Amino acid sequence: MLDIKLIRENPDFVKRSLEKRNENFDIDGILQLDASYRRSLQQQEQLRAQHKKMSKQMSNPSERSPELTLQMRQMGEEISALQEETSKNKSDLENLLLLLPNIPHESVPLGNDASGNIVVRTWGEPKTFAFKPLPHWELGEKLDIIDFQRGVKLSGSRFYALKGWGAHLQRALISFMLDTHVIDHGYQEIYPPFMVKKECMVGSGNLPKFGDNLYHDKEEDYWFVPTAEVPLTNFHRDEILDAECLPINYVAYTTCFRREKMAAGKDTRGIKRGHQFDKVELYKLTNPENSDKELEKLIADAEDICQRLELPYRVVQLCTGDLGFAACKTYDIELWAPGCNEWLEVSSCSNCGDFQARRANVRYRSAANARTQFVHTLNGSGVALPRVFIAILENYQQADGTVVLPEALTPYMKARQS
RNA sequence: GGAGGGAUCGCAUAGUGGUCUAGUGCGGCCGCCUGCUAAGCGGUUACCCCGAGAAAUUGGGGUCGAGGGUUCGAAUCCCUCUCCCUCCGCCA
Repeated sequence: MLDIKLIRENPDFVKRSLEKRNENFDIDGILQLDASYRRSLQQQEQLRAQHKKMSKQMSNPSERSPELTLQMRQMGEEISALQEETSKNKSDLENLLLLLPNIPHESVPLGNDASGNIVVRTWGEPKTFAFKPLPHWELGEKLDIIDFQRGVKLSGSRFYALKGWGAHLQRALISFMLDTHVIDHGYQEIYPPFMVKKECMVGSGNLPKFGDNLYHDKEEDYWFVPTAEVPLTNFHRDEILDAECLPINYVAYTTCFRREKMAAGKDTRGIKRGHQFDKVELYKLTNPENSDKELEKLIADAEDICQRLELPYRVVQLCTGDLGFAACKTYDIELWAPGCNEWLEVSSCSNCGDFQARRANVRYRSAANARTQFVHTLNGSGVALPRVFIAILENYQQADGTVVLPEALTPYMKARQS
């Protein structure tokens, strides 16, 4: 959420900034609503102050009279009418503010859509093959490690099952990534709930705008997490953190659930885009001064996973038109997949500034007597399982159809013979 | 799922319709004192919103788990919900 004071004081800056996203928003409407909210609030508070004084007077029995009582009752009615108006204005305003995306960081390149993204670096050389490399769906079936048919039998399209060492490889990757981030990168491991309350989805920015892409248990009003970013954003909701504990670095493995309504018909082949997938997520809470620096560390930690797995990749900086709703700056990591012949997004690392912290009300105090401030939050995949799985199969495939695993995984594949 | 108990300013507790501008203790912070990481003394100690101010600051309003209600007036009475604890039932 954007700071209403920023909109109030610098409406032109906000308008210009949001236009960079290639979308239009009614900032003037927000300003009008804000003005009437404050007007009704002030009226209400003035009346309330008067009412309070008279009430104090009345605490003395000798001051009481039927006339005064009557007058105060009328006043009370006026106050509650004003109160109703005020809270309606407030919630209308809030509802509009919740629909505004974050302001792009000044360092983000301008662009209307994904075509404006910039490759900032590449690592490794795409492998060359003496044979025609197969796509992972063929490899997966030949090796009998991905079962598409039974996944569909159980749950319908966009579901699959991993079998035998396919399942084992996924488990090994999860352990490998968690260990690397915990032991070598200094993150604290969290195992969060996979279902959360509505407020959490609002806090992270998934609601109210993107409910279409979420699974929801209507009976109990539980929302299934589309990423661990959601519970991690809300982990410290309504808390005031000590400055000394920042930055906080969390890593969480979760399954992620996405309806993929917006991507209907896209990427239907293979395991690239399913309704359920696993992911190891990195998350940081920092003070505002350090968030730019922490974003660079975050992307480096995610890249390290790809490097240890010796998978060639490129880092892409998203342009203003391709930024996610909550992000002010984002880098993606894309792995090269020689079988399906495309770059696969395995990580998206974003600085969200105070956008989510304001929604989730996560603050910190910089010094003992200082005012509270919102923290900055950052998130990044470290990394998404199905796509790194694809990249491993396709990059490490041999002429005979077998796959030789990267060395980094050897300690994690103890049941390899099975 | 059933029955009971509870939720107060970091922690612990007081408060059962107006004197609560929420008291007290502990902890924290600041200062003083003291020949030692003790004791003592004084002060301070929540958060949000609106207004004034360049700012330090300052005027007002709100918040006693959340939301509603009764009342001139609610931490206190009533209703609903959430969470925690105890017991019973069921269950990985």
